[in-house]
Amino acid sequence: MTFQAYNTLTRQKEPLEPIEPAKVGFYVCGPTVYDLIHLGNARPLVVFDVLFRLLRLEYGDGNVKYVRNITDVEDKINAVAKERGIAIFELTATTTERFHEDAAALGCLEPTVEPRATAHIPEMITLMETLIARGHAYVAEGHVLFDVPSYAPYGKLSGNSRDEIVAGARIEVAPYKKDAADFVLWKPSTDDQPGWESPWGFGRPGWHLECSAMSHKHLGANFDIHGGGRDLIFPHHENEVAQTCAADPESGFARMWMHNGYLSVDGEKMSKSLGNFHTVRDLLEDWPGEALRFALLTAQYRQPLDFTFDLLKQAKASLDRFYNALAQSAEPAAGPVPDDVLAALNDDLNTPQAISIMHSLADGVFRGEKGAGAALRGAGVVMGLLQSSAKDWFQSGDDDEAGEIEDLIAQRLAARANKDFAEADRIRDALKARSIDLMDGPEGTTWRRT
RNA sequence: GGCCAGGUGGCAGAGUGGUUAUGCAGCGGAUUGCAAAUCCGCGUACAUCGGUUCGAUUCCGGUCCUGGCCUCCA
Repeated sequence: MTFQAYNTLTRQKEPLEPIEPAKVGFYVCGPTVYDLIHLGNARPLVVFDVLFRLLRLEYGDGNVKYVRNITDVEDKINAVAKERGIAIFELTATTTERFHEDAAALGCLEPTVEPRATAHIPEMITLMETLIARGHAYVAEGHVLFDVPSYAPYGKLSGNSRDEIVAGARIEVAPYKKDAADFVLWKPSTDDQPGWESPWGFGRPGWHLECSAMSHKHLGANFDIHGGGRDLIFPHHENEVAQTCAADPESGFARMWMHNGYLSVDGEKMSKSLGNFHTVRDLLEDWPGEALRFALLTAQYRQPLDFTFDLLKQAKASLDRFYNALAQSAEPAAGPVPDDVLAALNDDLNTPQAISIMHSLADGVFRGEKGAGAALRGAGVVMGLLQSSAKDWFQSGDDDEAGEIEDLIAQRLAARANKDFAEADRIRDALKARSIDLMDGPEGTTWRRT
C-alpha cells in the first residue's frame, strides 16, 4: 500500500516515491524553546507522529528517519531570558525538557534525530560561505544576507513572487539590504547576546538558516518529506528552499511538503501573540494526554480545527467507548493494524476515517466478534492510541483512594445483599459526588473516574 | 493589494456524479432493585447563484461569508 499525500509544492495529491526505494527520511520544524508549547503547537507534533508510525510499519522501524529540530538560538529566547533574569542556556534547557515531557504525554514517539541549532553553527557558517561564493549572499554591516533576486525560483513553494512580497511588505526595509525581499542569514551579536565567532565577526544565525543547515546535515541535499504548520510556508520554508538549493544546484531539497492546518479558537488561530492559547501543560491538569491527542486527530490534518472544551469532551467520550470495548474483550494484546485503517491513513492521513473504522471495531467487540478487540488495539498502535489498559484509563489517579473506594464498594454490596437499597444508593451518590461511578455487572461491581 | 485555505445535520467531522459515513448530544424502547455499559428504533445538512449532465452536495464559473500568510508564529 502506497502512502500518498497532498504536496504543497505541486498542489495535488501524490504518491510517496522515496529517493531510496526502501527508506524514507523526513524533516519537521520543531519548537523554538522559549516557552511552553500550546495545543496548536501540538498539532504537527501529533500529526507527524502518526506519519512516523505509519511509515515505520510500511518501511520498517530502521528505515525511517524522522528529524525534528530544536531551535535554541533565536531572538525571542534572548528576550524571555532577559525578562526572567535567567541565563539563556538555563531557559533553553528547561524548556526543552518540558517540551519532551509534553510530547511524551501526547503519546509521541521520539524522533530519530533531534538536532539542536546551537550544535550546528559550523555547518551554518559553511553554508553561508558557499552562498557568498556562489553570489547568492552578501555581507553588509556585520550581517550576511540572502540575495533574493539572485535566485530565480524564489516563491515557488508559497506561490508568492519576489515582487508581490515586496509590494505587500508591512515592515520597513533595513537600510543595509540590497533588495527589500532579502533576508538575514547571520546577524551581529553584542556581548550580552549569544554569539559565535565567524568570518563576519561575532554573531548569531537567522532562524531560516538553522533549519537548512540541520536538514542538510541529517538528511542531505535531497530528501523525501518536509512537514510543518501552514504558517511556516512563507517565509520560513520558502527561505529554506532558497538557501539549500542556491548553495547546491544538485539539491532539490524536499520532494513532498506536508503542511498541517491551524488549530483555531473562536475562529481565530491559536497563537501566543493573540493570547488565545491553552498550553499543553495546563490542559494536562484536567485532561488525559490521550484525549488531547485524540482531539487533534478528529479532523484531517490539513483542515482547520476549532478548539473547544466540548471537542475534548467528545474526544474523551470516544476513548471511553473504545476502552469499554477493550475492557469487555478482556484486554487483548494488539493484533496487526487492520488493512482498512492502513488504507485510510495511507490516503493523506485520513485520521477521521481511521477513527470511524475503530468505532466499527468497537461495535464488533460489543457484538462478540472474535479478534475485534485485538484489531482495535492494533489500530491504536498506528494512531498512537489505546496503548494503556482500560483499568488504567478509567482508574488512574490516587492509589490510596482506590483502597477506600474498594471498601465502600464492599459496604454497598453488603447493603444490596440485605436489600437495603437506600444505603446502597447513598454510597453510590457519595462516590458520584467525588466523580467516581460504580458499575454493577455480572462479575461484580467496578468503578471508574469520570 | 498579492498569495493560500475553508464554508456539510444541535455539535464534531469524513465522503461521494445517482441508495447521503462515523461519533457526541437528543427522543422512544430493551436491559438494570436504581444506575452505568450495551442493544434496538427515530430526526433536520451539504453557503449562494448560474452552467455542464438523464441526474450535482460532489465537476466548472460567478457571488457572499470566514480564516491565514505577506513581521515572530505549528
